[in-house]
Amino acid sequence: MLKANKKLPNEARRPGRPEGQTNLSEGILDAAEALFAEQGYAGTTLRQVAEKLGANPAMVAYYFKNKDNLFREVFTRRGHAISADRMERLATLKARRNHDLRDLVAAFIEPAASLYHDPQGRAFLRLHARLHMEPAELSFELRRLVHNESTHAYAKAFADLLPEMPVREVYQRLTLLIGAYLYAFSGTSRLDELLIEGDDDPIKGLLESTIAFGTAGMRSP
Amino acid sequence: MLKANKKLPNEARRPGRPEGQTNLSEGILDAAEALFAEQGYAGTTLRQVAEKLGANPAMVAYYFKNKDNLFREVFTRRGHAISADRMERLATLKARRNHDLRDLVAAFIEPAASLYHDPQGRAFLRLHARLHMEPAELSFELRRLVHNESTHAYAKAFADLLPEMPVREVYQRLTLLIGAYLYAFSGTSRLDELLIEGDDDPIKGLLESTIAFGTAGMRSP
DNA sequence: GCTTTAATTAATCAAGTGACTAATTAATAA
DNA sequence: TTATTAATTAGTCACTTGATTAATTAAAGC
Repeated sequence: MLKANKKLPNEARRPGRPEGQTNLSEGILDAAEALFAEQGYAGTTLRQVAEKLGANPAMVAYYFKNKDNLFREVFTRRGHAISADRMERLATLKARRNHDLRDLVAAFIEPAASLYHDPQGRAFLRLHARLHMEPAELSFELRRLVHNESTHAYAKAFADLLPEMPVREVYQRLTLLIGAYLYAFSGTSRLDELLIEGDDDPIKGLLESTIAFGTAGMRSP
Repeated sequence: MLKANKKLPNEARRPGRPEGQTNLSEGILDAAEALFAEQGYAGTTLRQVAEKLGANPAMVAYYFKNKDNLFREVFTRRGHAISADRMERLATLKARRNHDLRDLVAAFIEPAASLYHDPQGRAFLRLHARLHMEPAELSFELRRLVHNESTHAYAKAFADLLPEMPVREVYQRLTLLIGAYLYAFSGTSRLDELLIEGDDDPIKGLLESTIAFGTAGMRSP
C-alpha cells in the first residue's frame, strides 16, 4: 500500500490542491478492498480507509460520495473482470467443440483462483466470499449485476454436458461448486491450523484439488 | 419471536422485578441469533436485539455482560449441539463397521442440515456460514472451540476410507465439503433467484444433492 | 493574466454506539 | 417479618460513525 502524499519532514501538509497530479482513487479502492475483506462492510469505517493511505477522510467522500458507493466500486472493479474472464474462457472452450466437464469447472474457477497469488487479489477473494454474507439488499444486487450473465451461461454449458440431469439439479450443483471454491480460496478456512504437521505450503495443489472435487461433484448421479 | 413482558393496555411498564418468573435469556439468544445471522457481528447493535424482544437494552448486558460474550453464547449454544451430534453419528457408524464414504459425508452434514427446517435453525446456519467471514480473532477461536474435535475425528475417518490419499489432501477435500454445504444451506445462495422457472421448492432434494456432490468430491482421485 | 475548476485540509454535525449506574420492585432466605 | 438477592427501567457517558462544509491551493481554460 503506497501512502499518498507522503509527508516529507518539516513540510506540514496544507489545504489546497497539491502540486503535480495525484490519483488517490485507485489507492482508496485498494485500501477499502483490504479493509472490507478483513472486517466486512459494517465493520469497516471510512476513517480506517483514509488512515491506511494517510489521507484525509473527506477524500473518500470526494472520490466516492459515500460508503455504499465505495463498496460497490470496490466489488465491481474486479468482479466484472472475473466475469469477463469466465465468459472468454467459455467461448474458447465452445470453439474447441470437444471440452469435457473438467474443462468447464476449470474455466469457471480459475479466473477467481488466479487472484490468490497476489495479496491484493487475495483480499478481493476474501471480500468476494464475504459478500455472500452481507445483508441481502447490498449483496444480491451486486452479485446479480456482476455474475448473472456468466452463471447462467455456465449452467447452460454444464446442462449440455449433463443431458440426463434436471436443470434445477445443475443449478444446485453449481451452487455447491461456488460454495466450495469460495470458501477454499477465501483464506478463512482453518486448513493451515488443522494441518499441524504442515511441512509444505498447505495451499499447494489447492486449485487441483478444487477442480477434482468440483468435477466429480458435478458429474455424480 | 415471543415478546417478553408484553405490554398490556393501560399498564405501563415500571422498573423493578416483574411478577412471576421470567427467562429473558433464551429470548435474547434467539433474537441475537436472528440479527447476527442477518447483519453480522458489527452490523448488529445491542439495541436492536433488545428492541426485537421489547426489552430494555440494559437487560442484554445484565444477562450476557457484553456484545462479544453474547455472540459467543449464541454460537456455542447450537454449535456444541451440532458437534456432539456429529460425534455420536460417527460412533454409530464405526460400531457398524461397514460404513462407506457416503455414510460419512451424510453423518457430517446432516446434523447441520437438519436445522434448515426450522426458521430459527436456519438463522443459525446463516450465522454459522457468516462466522467464517468474521474477523479472525472472534471466528477462529469459536470455530476451534466448537469444531476442532469433530473435524479431526472425521478427517481421520475419511483417511481410513481413503488410504491412498495423502492426509493433507483429505483435509483439503474436507474443507471443500464444508464450504459447499455451508453455502448451500446458509440461505444466501441465489439459487431461487437463478431458477426463474422454479415450479417447486428449490430446496427440495438439496440435502441429497449435497451428499452426492460431497461424496463424489471426496472420492475423486 | 484572469477566471474557473480540481483537489485537498481542518473542523464540525447529528445520530448512533457499547457500556454503566441509580432507582425500583418482586422473590427468596433468614 | 425482615434482610438480601434477582430482575427490571430510565437515564446517562464518553466515543465513534458517516457525512458535510468552508477555506485553501494548484492546475487548466480562455
